[in-house]
Amino acid sequence: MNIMKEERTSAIFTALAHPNRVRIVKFIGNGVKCNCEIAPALDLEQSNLSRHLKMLVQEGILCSWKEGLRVNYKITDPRVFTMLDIAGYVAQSDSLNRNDMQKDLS
Amino acid sequence: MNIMKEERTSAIFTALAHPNRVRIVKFIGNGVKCNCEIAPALDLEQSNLSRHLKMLVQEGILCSWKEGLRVNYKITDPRVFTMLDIAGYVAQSDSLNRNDMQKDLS
DNA sequence: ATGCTATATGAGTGATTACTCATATAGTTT
DNA sequence: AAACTATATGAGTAATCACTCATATAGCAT
Repeated sequence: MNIMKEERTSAIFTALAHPNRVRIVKFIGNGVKCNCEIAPALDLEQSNLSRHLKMLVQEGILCSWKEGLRVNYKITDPRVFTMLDIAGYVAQSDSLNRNDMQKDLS
Repeated sequence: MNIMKEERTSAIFTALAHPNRVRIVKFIGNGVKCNCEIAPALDLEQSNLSRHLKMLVQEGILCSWKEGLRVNYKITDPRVFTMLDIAGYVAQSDSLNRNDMQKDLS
């Protein structure tokens, strides 16, 4: 029961656990974008982008609605940007503290 | 070049993209815990937990140090809790309904 | 109706993941 | 030294993922 809460929480992180999905969220920003605007801007193949967007919608990061032929997307909760900011900060300070010499010597 | 930034950012989310790793981070909280304390508390097999912890350390979520036989872990940056809080909130409001689909103002 | 555009999805593939068991390593105690 | 404890890791497996190609669906436009 409480473990289900962590499953839902980790699913949010899973939704953001791909560089292209991070790029998509950043590209949409505070605006509204459709698939056909995102694909060329981020150089993503149509069906691939469609699946990334589906995942982000399913996890509630994005919401979407049809408008003629297009499907528009916007950020559901702007606090995702706070998550992105913190993750970016942690990632940066981590790469500063890391020394790459621990890698392979095989 | 900038895509590498998103790769590092998404790697942070990947580190949190598993319910057991979320549980681990929450269990450590603001304290200090070792493998042998976490394993029974969260009912995780030793080698499995060891790998989860390794991942969290590699991504900079946790830092660790040896103390005798044990390896202690603590949270590197308390802002991960902010990420957990936001993810938990987004997960919850998502599991409720997405009733209000507002039209665009593009 | 036909054709065109935007998006979704089935199927296949190669890569990665989480897990377990067995074993290895490191530090402690006697 | 041997015995014991805590952690790490190699190997194997089943499941999931990201991607692409081809096709399907949906909504325009003519």
